[in-house]
Amino acid sequence: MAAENKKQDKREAILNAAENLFAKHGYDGVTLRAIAKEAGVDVALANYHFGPKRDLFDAVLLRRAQILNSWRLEALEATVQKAAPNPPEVKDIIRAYFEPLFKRSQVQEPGWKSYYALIAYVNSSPEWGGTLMTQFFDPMIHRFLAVLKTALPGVPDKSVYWGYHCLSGALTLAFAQTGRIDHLSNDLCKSDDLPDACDYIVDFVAAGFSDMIAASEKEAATL
Amino acid sequence: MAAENKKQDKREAILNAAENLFAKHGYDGVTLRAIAKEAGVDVALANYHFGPKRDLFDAVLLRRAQILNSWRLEALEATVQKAAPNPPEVKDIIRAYFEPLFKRSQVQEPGWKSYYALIAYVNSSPEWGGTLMTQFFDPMIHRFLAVLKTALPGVPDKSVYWGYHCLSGALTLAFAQTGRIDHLSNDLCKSDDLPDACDYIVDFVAAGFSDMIAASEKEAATL
DNA sequence: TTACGTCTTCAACAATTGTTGAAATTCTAG
DNA sequence: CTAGAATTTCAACAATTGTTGAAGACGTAA
Repeated sequence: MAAENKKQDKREAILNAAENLFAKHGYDGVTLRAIAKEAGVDVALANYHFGPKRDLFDAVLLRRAQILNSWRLEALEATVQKAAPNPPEVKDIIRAYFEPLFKRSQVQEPGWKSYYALIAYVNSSPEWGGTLMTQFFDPMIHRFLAVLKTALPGVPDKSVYWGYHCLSGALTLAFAQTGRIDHLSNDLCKSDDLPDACDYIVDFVAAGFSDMIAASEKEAATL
Repeated sequence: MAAENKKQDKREAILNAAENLFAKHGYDGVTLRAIAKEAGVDVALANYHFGPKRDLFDAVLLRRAQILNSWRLEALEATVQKAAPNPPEVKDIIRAYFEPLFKRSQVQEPGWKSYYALIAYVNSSPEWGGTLMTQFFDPMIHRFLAVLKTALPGVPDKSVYWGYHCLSGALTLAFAQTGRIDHLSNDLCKSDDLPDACDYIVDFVAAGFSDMIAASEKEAATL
């Protein structure tokens, strides 16, 4: 099995180096030579394995996307089944969305952390946020939103979508791990302590959604 | 006064072009030649007015930062005074933080929209998020957090800071205007309708903070 | 070993990058 | 109007960019 690894050694090394550097400096901030140097290979090898630079970028994104989607769908369906035939609690749905990202042992590896930062870069980029995220994550997210709606009867769709926008923004900024919250809070909060961030974000976001139920009941009462 | 404008015409044109392009493609995705072309001037002129590329980037950020800070501090102090001697309501504080960004007539100009997208880029960049945001916006934000804490008695600081992180993430993603929410919601929500986004985000975020009070009272009761 | 297909490196390309010094133009004060 | 300063353009630089074709090294099966 060491031989099996050896065979695709350099290919993986290129993906790892690209993942790390793209996450830190963005697509245009990274040269193929920088990637090759970090991976310990020649410049031309990246092109041999992945074609042009842009295709390497896509390959990096794709590598972990499916894994992530399956983890989260798994957690979501488990939550649905546990509560059946009733809809799950809002907070349990939110938890199923967040915890697979942060609470598995694997995701503490630097590779996953880089990948998360890369997702943050892509999701908040006007150039790619609208298209690439859709391409890789939409089916999972639509399932999530569908379940969420069952837990939010009477809440207008528009509120749910903007709520998801808030959720996604909070998650994206956590992914970015910029160190800004560290500064602001005098190191009370650490932006690279993702499991800790997860707990607080889940509570905050769940409250935002739960409040919609109260608001829509109030709305209905006034009619 | 037209002459007064004429004098700094090209300088401003360079700032506008740089703002627009940096917001769309990031720092490394933009060349000085692209900026010069969009501004209708020679490449060398950018260097003459602003020095190296990096300094031009800072100049773009700085131009509107002070204006923004003063608008928001003004709204915040008005909210504080109105409620005095009691602390303001959580939702009113959140409103004071968001509405100056979206509800003034000026900020519907494309220039401001580009600036917001640029802030989104900076804030979610691991390279600059930790330092540049601190440099330009920290005093205003610390004042905001101080007022927020008066409205959240008994809530642990850590919850407040992570709550601010969620708020900032939601705001940042709205700033980015990636069009993603449009896709997800079948155009029910439009990511470039910032005033609309503002209303929903304010409600969502205010609920997240308000829930902390209930949670901390519950916590206290069990001790 | 031999031969062959895959993987990797080497060397070089045309294009583009940020920056600069000198020339040309415009503005302004006397 | 004129001299001098500020602004703007022109032309060119060395360095770096993504990409490519040929040459070399490697693994594998006969």
